[in-house]
Amino acid sequence: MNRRIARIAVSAATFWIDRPYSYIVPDELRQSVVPGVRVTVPFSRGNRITEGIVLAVSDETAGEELKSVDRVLDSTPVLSDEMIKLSLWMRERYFCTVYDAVKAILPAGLWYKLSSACSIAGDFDRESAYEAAGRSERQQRVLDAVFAHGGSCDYGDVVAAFGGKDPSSAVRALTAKGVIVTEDIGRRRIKDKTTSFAILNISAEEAAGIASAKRRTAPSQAAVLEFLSGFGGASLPDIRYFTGAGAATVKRLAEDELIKIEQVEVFRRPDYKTLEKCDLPTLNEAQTQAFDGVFSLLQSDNAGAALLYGVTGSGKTSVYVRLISELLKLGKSTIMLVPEIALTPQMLQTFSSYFEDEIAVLHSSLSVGERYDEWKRIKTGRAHLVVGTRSAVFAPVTDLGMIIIDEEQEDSYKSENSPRYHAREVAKFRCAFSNSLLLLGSATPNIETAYNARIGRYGYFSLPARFNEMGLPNVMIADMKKEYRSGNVSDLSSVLVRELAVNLEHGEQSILFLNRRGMNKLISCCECGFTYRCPRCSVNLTYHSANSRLMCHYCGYSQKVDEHCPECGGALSYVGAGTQKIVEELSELFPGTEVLRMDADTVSGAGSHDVLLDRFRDEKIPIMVGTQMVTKGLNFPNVTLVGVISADQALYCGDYRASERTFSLITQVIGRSGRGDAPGRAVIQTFTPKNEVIMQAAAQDYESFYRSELELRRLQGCPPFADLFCLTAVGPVESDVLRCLDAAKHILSKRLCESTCLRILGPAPLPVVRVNNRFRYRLLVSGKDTKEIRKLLADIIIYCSKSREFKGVTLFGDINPV
DNA sequence: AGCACGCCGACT
DNA sequence: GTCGGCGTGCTC
Repeated sequence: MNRRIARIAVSAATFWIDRPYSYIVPDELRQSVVPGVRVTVPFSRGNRITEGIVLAVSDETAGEELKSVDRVLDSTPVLSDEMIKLSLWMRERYFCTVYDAVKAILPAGLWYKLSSACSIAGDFDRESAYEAAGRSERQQRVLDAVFAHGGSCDYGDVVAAFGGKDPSSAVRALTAKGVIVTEDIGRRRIKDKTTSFAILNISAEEAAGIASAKRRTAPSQAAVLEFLSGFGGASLPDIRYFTGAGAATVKRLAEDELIKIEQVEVFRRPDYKTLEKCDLPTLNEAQTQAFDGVFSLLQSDNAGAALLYGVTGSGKTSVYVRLISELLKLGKSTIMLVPEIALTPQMLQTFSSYFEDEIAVLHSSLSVGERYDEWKRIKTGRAHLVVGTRSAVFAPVTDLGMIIIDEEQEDSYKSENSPRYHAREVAKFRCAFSNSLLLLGSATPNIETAYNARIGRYGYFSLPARFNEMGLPNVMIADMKKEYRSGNVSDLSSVLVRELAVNLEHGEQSILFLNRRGMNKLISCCECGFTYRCPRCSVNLTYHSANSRLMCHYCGYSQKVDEHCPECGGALSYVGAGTQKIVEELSELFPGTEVLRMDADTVSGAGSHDVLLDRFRDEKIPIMVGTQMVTKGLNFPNVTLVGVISADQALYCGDYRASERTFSLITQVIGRSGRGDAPGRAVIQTFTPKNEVIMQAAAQDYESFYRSELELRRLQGCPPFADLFCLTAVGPVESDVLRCLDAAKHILSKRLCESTCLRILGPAPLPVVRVNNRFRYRLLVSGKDTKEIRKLLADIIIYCSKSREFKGVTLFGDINPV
């Protein structure tokens, strides 16, 4: 007897039991169970209904007993063959389950919410139900909950009524008695949006004829018919808008069978500023050379990857535009990734002026519906250019030709939650699969990328830096240690203050950059130095002006501020860390001068970022103080001075990529200065003026930075010479967490002794050891990324998760963490 | 992780 | 005796 078997990855599986499970495909589902569709299947001893995705189907002659597929959730595959392979690859590389990967790949609008509904069986009334429950308190409580919701409710409501206790055994008992029935339902939050569309049921000529006949008797009907005879069809809102006809008119025409009303799918489109369609940009000599080089790679059988090296303003975008346009002519699609869409609205505008409706935009501030609809436009081949952030790398384009990653060194391309994928790696996989080109653009490439370009593994093209024509900004380094010794305890060096004064006098603008993230205020006691600590995490609480409470960044704990110090009763003061403190210092130094602050506090909603920047430009506000966000892709001709308040901040945090990040950041900041015709100046404040990275960044010397950093990486066994694997253990008992990592280290060192290139560091605490009363430590393993080492790490994660010795400790794996 | 099965104490 | 508590082991 032949039977059809589906291999299915289920969502209920955890990492250590995640494998393709075989299910029988019932005959009536043979047509619909194909690779890439989602299904529901019974799983585990309780046959709990769980979601899964079909990886493959095959026919077998009998065999062991298997369960059957329950229902099919998709009418067409949501994952292509390529994406199925990608999710399997992600499981292996990022230590996640296949279904975790699938969830990262698919837009949230497509996810199903599975739940079971509990209702009282038809042949039971209130009295007989309670009678059947007998004396069991738990069963009575289940009935209480179900009846409280009118005889039928979600299983979740029952759980809620039990206040944390597990009601499953009571529910089962009642189900066995036939008192209640449970039904599994899958619901999608997002529906396909449709609109009513009217088309002529008769020829255009006929319609025009009837229209003129009806002009007297039924002018609205005539108007609609005339309108439709010109266009053939239109949506009802459009008809109403252009003819003024009401719903009754349309209904009447439909009843007379002069027109037909159909439901057609419409797409929720994100709105962004668009410009008129315009001609493609003309390329200068260097751009043409880069374009030709990349394009010849695109046409070769083995496209691979290429680096386009060029500072901001050197015209990388024009090269991208021409390449995309050539690919469109060949019927091929492009995915273009940017670090943060909100910071590059002008790039979207530019692209829309060239490619109009061919563009789909994907980023996190879209609504779930918009995201889902853009995804559908891409999948159905309506859009061939995708512009988006990290997750857009999963866009289901038809016939992929190229993936561009702009500013490829940015950390935002690495996902911070599981699966912790890096968009560059995923892009590399996709390009290799479809033989398309991965184009990486940057002014300060990631060391690995630069290395690959130098050794010829990647194509390498460069655009000359703009300072060939403009002159390098005049960079001054302020020694903050010296300032401190000579009595200046403020955040602003004398050099910076002097230069600011010069700019104010000349009516030119300045930008001050603070290299720090959390921009919130600390509260401390003036007398005893007391600060508020989070009771669950090893961090201080910070004051949030939005809700005027003390908050913890890590676990969300909040409390109100006391009037006096809870320790000694002394006065409490706000330590205005960050931008606000700088603003205060500036207003003391330059009274009456307007200062614009840009940080997490002042930039909250979508768009407020734009508003601030527009104000800065249009109102010519003399000084802007901001965090990371001021560094990205801005262009203000009147800015002739930039200051880096604390260049060291990112440098000494123990991360192997700290230098790289600092170099990139300083380079970008300096690039903000002097983009008009006035030459720029930059002041870099540091406590370590002799630091090589800072000097190299000040000189805008990527070449020598690359050489020294590469040497360091070679010595430390870091990328590109080896990969860093990270095992993070989290748990409520500190000693258990450490014991678990010690065991992991022991296994590793025993199993890895033969491969000499490996080093194990740790266990070491994470920068914040305790979060939500759970301790976090990690082990770093440096070694060449091979199947064997990944297998070994996966085995260790599985071993520690299963072993009751480390109960309560969770182990996570990550590769090249940021 | 869930969830069922199994074995043991408390109460009718 | 049965109900429900918690420990153990498996998931096509």
